[in-house]
Amino acid sequence: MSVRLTEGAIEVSMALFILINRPIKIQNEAIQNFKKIGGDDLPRIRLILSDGVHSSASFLLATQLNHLFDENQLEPYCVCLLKKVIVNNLKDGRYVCVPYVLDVEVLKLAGEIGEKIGNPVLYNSTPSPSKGRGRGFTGKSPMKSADSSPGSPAKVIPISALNPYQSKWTVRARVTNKSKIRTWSNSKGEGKLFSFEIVDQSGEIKVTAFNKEVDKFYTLLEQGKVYYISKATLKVANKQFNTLSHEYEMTLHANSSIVLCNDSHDVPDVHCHFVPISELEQREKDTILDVIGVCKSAEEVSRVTTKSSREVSKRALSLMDSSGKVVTATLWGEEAEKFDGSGHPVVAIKGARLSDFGGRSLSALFSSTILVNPDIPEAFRLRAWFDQEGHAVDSQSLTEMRSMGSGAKMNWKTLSDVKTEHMGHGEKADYFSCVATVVYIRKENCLYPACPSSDCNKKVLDQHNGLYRCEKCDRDYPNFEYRLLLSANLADFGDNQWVTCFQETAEVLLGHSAQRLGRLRDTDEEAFNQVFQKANFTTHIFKNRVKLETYNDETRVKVTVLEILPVDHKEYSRRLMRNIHKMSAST
DNA sequence: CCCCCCCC
Repeated sequence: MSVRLTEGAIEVSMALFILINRPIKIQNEAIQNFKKIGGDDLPRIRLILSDGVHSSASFLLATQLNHLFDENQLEPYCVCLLKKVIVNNLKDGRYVCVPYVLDVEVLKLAGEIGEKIGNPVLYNSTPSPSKGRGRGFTGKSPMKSADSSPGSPAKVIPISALNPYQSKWTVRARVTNKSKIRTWSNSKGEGKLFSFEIVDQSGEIKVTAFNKEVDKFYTLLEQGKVYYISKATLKVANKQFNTLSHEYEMTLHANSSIVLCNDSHDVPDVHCHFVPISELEQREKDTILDVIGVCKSAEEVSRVTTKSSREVSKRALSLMDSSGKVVTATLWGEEAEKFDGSGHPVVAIKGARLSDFGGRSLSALFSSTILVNPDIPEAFRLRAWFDQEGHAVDSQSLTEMRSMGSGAKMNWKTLSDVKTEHMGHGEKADYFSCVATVVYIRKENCLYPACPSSDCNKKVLDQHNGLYRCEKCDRDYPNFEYRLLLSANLADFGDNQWVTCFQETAEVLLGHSAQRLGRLRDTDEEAFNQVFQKANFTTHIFKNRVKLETYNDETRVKVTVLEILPVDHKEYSRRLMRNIHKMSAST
């Protein structure tokens, strides 16, 4: 054995290798994958080479060198100098990195060496980002790997190491997020399925079971328990629907094995990659991500009707993390109904969808996991932060509920459009924006004494004993707060419309707080009147909600002002000109 | 082999 091979050289050219097995001739359909290189239908010769340290069965011989094979020069244990090797990523349903031998010289014939050199192990390069799903070399190893001996159980590997190119493996993992059984029916057929996720120390992966496997495994698998899972199919994860970090996903088949593991203390419950709330603005819309925050506030649960006329419960939460940023996250269905936001719980949402509604907001999906006060370090840290300082932080929300910011999302209408288009006559309210001038504001009854408890706003009754009664709260209070409920008449160039402004919009319109106006009315009538005079004939952008309302058997359109914004005069002029053109065209 | 993911 006088030859010294080029050890560790599998990824370079001009290197010495030993052929350690008979070359394999690839014919017929298998060639299809390699056509790109040669552009012909000649057989391809696959070489099983070793550099003394590693072996690989994925070298292909350029077809112009096929004669070396035909002439029996490439016999086991011949030593080859690879003079020129190129590496192509070939698409054969997956990406595989295949060194293609363009020039080779047989330095020592098989008979001169006669045995393997060194003790090479199968070369298995890690994927590189530039090569997509490339996994380095593939093919049957001449070396027996530890997991391939017949009869012995396949060894437990980490979930992160799962890939489609190995068949014998077992993972030991905890079941999370087990779905209900769903059925489908489409042009390709029908069936049923359920899916779940499994997690171990290394990572997580989605698993799906169809039809017979549903019957076999659905009741066996319990959420939270740990199982040995083996003999399932791995395929590239569809990131459009798969929220997990794993590159692949698993499908159970007839031979799949799932066995309960009782000793499971070392297997984690969950695997999250939390994105700080402050980073959500930089993330792309529709990304599915994990988020954790303290629930600063939560809406009451409400029922909404979807576009497909299904009714569903919804509840929006305001989540804040230690960046001081807040985002609105919406829960649906059962999750919305059972959520309890009292005591500012820490809420983690695994697999929430990032939406651009109101800037940035989040929505839970069917596949999301909602964790309330989870037993994870991130949650403990947030709890401590919120209790010590976070509760007092002047937080900033990424979800702007009040303003669309730009004109792009405005549903611009003139006041006559609102009537001619019968806006608000449908099942649901309509929303529109207009530029209009205030031509009248009713002073009478614009202020009322309201319940001082937060978010009640109901009118209180003066008990004339220093107490004010709120029927809604069923309580007497020693004080009240003034609130505004303003009727105003708006006009644009073609029409006019009565609208209602509640507290916030009325304060904007009048330029004073309800409290101050209440005091003014009680103490300085002249100043109070001036406020209304000043507001009259001012022009603004009004964002409105319009809906039919029945009051005393009379049905009429009610327009509620949701927001008042200053007029961009350039934009206003443009719109005015457009409307004038429209008017003159229609007459 | 599914892939529904909702509302303003």
